[in-house]
Amino acid sequence: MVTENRYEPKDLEPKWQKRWEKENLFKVKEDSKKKKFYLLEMLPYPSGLIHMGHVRNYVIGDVAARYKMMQGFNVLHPMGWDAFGLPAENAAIERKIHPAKWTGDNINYMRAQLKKLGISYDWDREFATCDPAYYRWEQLIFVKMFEKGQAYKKTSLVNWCPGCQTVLANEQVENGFCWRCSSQVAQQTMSQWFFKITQYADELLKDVDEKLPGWPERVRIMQRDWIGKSEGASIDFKIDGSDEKIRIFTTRPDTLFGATFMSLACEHPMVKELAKKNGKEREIGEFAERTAKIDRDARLAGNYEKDGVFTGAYCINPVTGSKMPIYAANFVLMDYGTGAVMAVPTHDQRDFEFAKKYKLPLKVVIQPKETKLSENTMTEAYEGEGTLVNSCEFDGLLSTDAIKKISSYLAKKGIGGPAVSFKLKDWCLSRQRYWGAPIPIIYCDKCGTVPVPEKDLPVILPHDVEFTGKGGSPLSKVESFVNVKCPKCKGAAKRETDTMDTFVESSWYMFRYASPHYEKAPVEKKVVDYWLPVDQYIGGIEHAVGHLIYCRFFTKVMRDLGMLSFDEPVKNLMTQGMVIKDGSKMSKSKGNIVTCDDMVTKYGADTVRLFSLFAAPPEKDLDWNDQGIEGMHRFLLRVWRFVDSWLSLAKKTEGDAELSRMTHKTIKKVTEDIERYHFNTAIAAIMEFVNYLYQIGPEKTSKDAVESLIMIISPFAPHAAEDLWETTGNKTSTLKKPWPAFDPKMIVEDQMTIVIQVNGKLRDQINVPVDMGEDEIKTMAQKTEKARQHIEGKAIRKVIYVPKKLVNIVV
RNA sequence: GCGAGGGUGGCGGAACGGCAGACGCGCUAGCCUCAGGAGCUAGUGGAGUCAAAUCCAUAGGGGUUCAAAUCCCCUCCCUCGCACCA
Repeated sequence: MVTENRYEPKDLEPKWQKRWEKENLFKVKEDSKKKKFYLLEMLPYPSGLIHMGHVRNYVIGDVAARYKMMQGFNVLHPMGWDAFGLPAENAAIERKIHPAKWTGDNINYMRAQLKKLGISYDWDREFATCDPAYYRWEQLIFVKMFEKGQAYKKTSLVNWCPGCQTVLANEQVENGFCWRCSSQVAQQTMSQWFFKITQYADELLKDVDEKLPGWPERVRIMQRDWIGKSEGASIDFKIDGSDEKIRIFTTRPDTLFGATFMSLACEHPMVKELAKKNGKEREIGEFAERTAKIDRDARLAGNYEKDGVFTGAYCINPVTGSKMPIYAANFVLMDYGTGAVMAVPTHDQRDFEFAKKYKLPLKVVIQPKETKLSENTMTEAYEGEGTLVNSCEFDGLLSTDAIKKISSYLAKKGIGGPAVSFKLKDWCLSRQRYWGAPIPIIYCDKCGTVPVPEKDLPVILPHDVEFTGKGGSPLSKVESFVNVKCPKCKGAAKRETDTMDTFVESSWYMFRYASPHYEKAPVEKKVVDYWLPVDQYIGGIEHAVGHLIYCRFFTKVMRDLGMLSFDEPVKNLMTQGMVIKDGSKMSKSKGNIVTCDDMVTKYGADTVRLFSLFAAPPEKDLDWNDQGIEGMHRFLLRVWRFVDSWLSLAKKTEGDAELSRMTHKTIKKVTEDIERYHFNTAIAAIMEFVNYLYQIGPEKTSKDAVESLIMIISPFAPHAAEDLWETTGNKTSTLKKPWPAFDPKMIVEDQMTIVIQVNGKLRDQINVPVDMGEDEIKTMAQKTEKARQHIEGKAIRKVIYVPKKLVNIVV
């Protein structure tokens, strides 16, 4: 085979990228006549580097996008930049580059990289979230939320990251450490801005079950757990010798008669009060301090004991009237329920351990079916269901029924009632950092907290700021920014100097892509109604509870503001696996990064694209290995050479039936595999087809086979495909041609291979005409020599025939 | 601890009740070549054999079935998420 036309990705890839751009191939408009498909990959943070993890994400999306285009869909495939965030500010501190410059440079570099990969983005829709033209709308949404009470400021315990010198949302704390800098996060009482995501807790939970069938079960479970709804009751306990009450939450009101003491979180406001009253301030203060310091690791390992201090006070069990000592306990969390727990040591293991340690009374109120519990002999709490005892009028009830009966009894008596509790907390969105969207709020001594009026938006982030990374928000030192007139009374006032969490920007960007240049509102209703929701969203699993809950929340907020008319932003979600090298995730600190730039320079974009898809199915982690990519390059060369030699021969050769059968079989397999995102096996099928073509040789290959090959490889290796497509005499892009259809009739064979088993073991196979009857096949099967060897001298008990597949002879 | 997902050749992975190991990497031999980290051909789970036949093999054990990597039960191991959630 003489190769004239060499495969030179260095030349042909830029050539096609330019041509696509010139022909506006990826630019889309609303078109009511065409079915739309919105395909989105999670927008990147412009860190300045595109590594194979990014590449994989975007290539998975690009194959799907190109495939959908070829199927005739109107495909929206945008790209932008999640451009606010701490690394930019750190670069400013360390290298004296302004965050805007650092971010802008990175964006330019990364955009060039993505273009070199040939991803089918509509670049006209690109935006960076740090652009005032973007965040002005975010500020507007904030103002609207403020007006509805959905954005509010409160003083509470928040997560403080000493490394980043800012507060963090719960979703940004991983095992007690900062998601970004890994510093240990501390709890501090501070005044911060919150979004009332808990207002939507029920809907967010309900819709996980009802409206997200296209999401991976794993993500749905994580969201369900994160929202963490528990149903039960709240109950008021009067404090002995006082009019004050402590409200508790429990999922087990059926055990109320067994409550013998009460446990409070150290931070519970009543703890301080009671301590003061009973002269225990020092003792309890020390205990609280100790508890706050408990090393997160010890907590995780579970190797520290239940601990507590008696406050000196008692409360009254509202149904038994008995006095219950009130403890401050290390295992009660302030941010769940009410921070107060009624302790039922017989039916809760934690309470049991605590009661044993402090010699507190036990009282059995639930008897299980099988055994009989006794306070004196129990070695652990019984937490299961059973029949109520020692519970007055409720005796004899099943615990499941008693939960309802006691709850309504409490409600009737006005001392509690049914209640639900969520693990989900309101989203703390204020950050004491510079590089973020300013919170559009003004503080006036006279008028209080005043939102910036819509006509004054955006509140532009000032450019000239000093960066130290310490001592509060850099904005607070910019007097020209801080000092303003109150929009209401025109008196002297001060701006809020905190900025918004970067996750706010990414909570609604997918809507802005529909009309990125619209100047009257965050979204243009008509357009957003056409494109949204996102049909296919692709990104990393690490966003399962952060970003993916926030954007669902924003969808509901914006819907209720009349901006959107759907409930969920994303129909189908695919979470792709990480790219692993040398046993760990690619990261700068580990020094195991393979950059897109290096690989594209060395092998060309098509090779990189193919390999990142071939090495593993999209959801699984991908082990990067340098030899694998060589193999991919060889495969592309093989395709190239084959088409080339076919062209230099008699290129009009008609193929035989076997060739068209193979062609259509391959189209079928590749189509089905792309549909289910099994790109690795789709590529394998193309390889098999190419191997087959080499076997029969180019002289026996038909134009139809060659063109089909080029078409089915085009979503994966678009540059090479376009070039080959052109050299085979086609004028328009592969993208303008419909995806090849397979003809089921062409795939039907006139012979079929029947496997012969004896007792389930493979012994032989026969080729028979497809129309041969069952009985005939069975008879034939028993006659083959190998089958006879294994049947001989034994009685045949049964012969099983699986149509078109096998015969199993049971002896 | 709870929840989810996994465990298949030297490696990445196919098959997901019906021929285990598709496809690729790596490796071996041969061809071609001045040469090759190029290309081509053949081979490549283990035992066995000149070659076969045959037997064994999908973490381990048991079960269902004519037939199990696939379904069920138990055990072990790995990964991820949550973690004193009352």
